[in-house]
Amino acid sequence: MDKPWGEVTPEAARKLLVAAVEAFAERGYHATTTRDIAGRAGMSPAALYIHYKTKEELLHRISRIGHDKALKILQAAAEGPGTAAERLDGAVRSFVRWHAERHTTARVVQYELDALSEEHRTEIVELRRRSDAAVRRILNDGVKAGEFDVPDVPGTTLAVLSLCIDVARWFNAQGRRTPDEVGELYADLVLRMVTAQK
Amino acid sequence: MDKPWGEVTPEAARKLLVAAVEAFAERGYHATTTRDIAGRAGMSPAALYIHYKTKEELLHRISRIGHDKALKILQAAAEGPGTAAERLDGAVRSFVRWHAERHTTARVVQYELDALSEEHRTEIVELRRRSDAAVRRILNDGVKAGEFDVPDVPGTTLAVLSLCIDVARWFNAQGRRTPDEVGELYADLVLRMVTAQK
DNA sequence: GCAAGCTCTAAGCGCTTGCTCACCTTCGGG
DNA sequence: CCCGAAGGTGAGCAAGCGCTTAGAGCTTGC
Repeated sequence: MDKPWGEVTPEAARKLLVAAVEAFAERGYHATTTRDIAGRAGMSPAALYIHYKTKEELLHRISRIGHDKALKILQAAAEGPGTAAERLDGAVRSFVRWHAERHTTARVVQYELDALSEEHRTEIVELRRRSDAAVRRILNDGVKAGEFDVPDVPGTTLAVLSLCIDVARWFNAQGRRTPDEVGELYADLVLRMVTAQK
Repeated sequence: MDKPWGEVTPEAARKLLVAAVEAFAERGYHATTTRDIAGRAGMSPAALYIHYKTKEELLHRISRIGHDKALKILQAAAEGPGTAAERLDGAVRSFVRWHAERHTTARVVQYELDALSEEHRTEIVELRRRSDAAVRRILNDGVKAGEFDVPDVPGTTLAVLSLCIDVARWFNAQGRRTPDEVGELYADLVLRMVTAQK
């Protein structure tokens, strides 16, 4: 199954959250009103506050679930079988595909961090640190095995993640490329970045 | 000279614009109030409306000037002397350096497009199209000259620009790397992406 | 030496915001 | 058949929003 927001119950809370993701992605957190969210979910503005204490809690739930998913994708690739090159290919391919396919969610997850409360942001930043660690581990493995030539592992880790994340900003579902095609292109480009020359 | 916002006069209008850049970068366009902008500039809220018709006009001025600068950087590199590899190195190096050094401005320029009016956004999108064309030209030249191996020129152009632009999101002036160091790292990574293997 | 014009402020208007509250409905268990 | 809990609504509050207006102060041209 793996239905996008299946873990959110009851049904009304899920509908509100899906509506919030759409609204936040389209107009940004601060430009979205609680009336807009409730309206998209077919409910009155007051209904929102039965399931969520504040508008910020809604953003936090979205951000938390999204970052959990992103981290799982990268960790699965990092801990999987195969050479470092194969694992890096898989990591980039699946991470990019997620950012393209679910670009609505990803946009909220990646670009609305600043709207979180201090406490919630700290929690999310820790998840991002672990995503960074997963990619760095693959690069380090590849260098150790002599597969990769990477003079600056932390910097290259940052660049790889940055490249993938920015897909959420520009990807357009009506555009020319499918998520799979972008994933393939990006996996190829990233492998070239880390592979020994000549 | 090349003082950042030297083209904006009179002085009061410049001070308001600089204050707006800071505020928009920190909190986002929609979360920034006209009172906050005026306060940072040491003026009353009403003073803003002597120099700008609306808050959106302020954003448009910022976005326009910033995109002009970004386009100039890329066009200068594309039309400069040297091999395609040298020009691409220069383009990435200077474009990344600008996004790092002026990350406050770049953040507004790159991430607040959606807050512009339909008309203003159309104007800005055209400037971005020309930035894309400048990079694509370098890649095409390199392929024609046999310097580069790039199976998908439009896709790789997109990836290169995307990588550079995302610097504005993560770059931290208090961080470990200087703008020059990031520029050098990124120029190296991008050259690896386009250079023939083996 | 003073009218004209520009810059700026204090006050505030009309509206929207996030959120609350009194009340209504639905429904399973004794 | 009634009861209390849970999920929902319409109306509306206090605060904050973008922006306007009346008028004060300073500079300038003749």
